[in-house]
Amino acid sequence: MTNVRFAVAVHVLTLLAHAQAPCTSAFIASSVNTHPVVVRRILGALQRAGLVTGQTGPGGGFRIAKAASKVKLSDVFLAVEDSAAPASHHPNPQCPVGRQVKGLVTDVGKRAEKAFLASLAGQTVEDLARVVRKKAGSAASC
Amino acid sequence: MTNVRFAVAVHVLTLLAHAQAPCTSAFIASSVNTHPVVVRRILGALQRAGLVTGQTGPGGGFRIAKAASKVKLSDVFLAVEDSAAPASHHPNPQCPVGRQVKGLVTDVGKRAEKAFLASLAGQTVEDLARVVRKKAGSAASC
DNA sequence: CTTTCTGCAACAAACATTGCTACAGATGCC
DNA sequence: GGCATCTGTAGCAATGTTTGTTGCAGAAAG
Repeated sequence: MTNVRFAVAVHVLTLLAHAQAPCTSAFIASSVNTHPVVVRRILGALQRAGLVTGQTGPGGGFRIAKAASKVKLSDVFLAVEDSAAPASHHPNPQCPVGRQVKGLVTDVGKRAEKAFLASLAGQTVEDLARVVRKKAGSAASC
Repeated sequence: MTNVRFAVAVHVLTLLAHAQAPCTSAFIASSVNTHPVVVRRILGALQRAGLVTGQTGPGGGFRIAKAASKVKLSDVFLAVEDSAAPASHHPNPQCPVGRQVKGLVTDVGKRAEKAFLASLAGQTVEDLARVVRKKAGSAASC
């Protein structure tokens, strides 16, 4: 996979699980090492998935929307990524082998994606936050 | 995933498992519905992985290098794709949370990739070829 | 009504992917 | 030998995706 949205999303959620007060996109961006708008884009996706809430105005920012122990990493993945399955191709429709293979490959990809997501579903943001708390102390800052 | 190399690779190997004689890249390309050079690029990767052999000259072309029942779909995936794990990002090195999370996300991704590949490893090219033979007849052509 | 935020559109730069041309080199056949 | 048929690979254009950035509308708090 080439994009880093999942890694950033997990990073941000772990950060928010740590935090007491709402975090601004500028603060988060300095931890993630990117631009605040990039953070807002990813948090927009997490918001649509019901994982975080954003509040405008002074003292506003983002909060995690529910207990970190209820946020599975598969939820995070699906919030920021369309699919983990390999893409299908477009075989010559006149080739009987090609027609069949296309369907089979799609099925194979879906099964593998399911296994991928099941692995992610075995861990929650809280699991990561616990490790971080232990090793990095409880400071939420940078 | 955005690229279709895995789908094409599986398609081609199923085709080769069917075929009696070597197949030229032009023939394969007409089944896959793409350009012969694209086929040769992907078959180059499969060749480096020891899954197919290519022969130059008249009457040449590509053959499957071993029994289709010994070619796991995970072998095919690894031959044409670097990794199935989500990419990592580059957090601010001064942020203790970011430093920790980066490592954790990498581990999580590797575990999920392992599950993904294990799912693919449960099927071989022969499994697909068998279904195709049943449903599409034994004609290798288009 | 000013300041501090998010939300979003619009754009540029960088990169990945695919299709294509062109050609070097291997190989079989006359 | 000379020719036709292949692979192998470099190079290039077109397209699409991802990321970083600017700019601005609108919500909310004091």
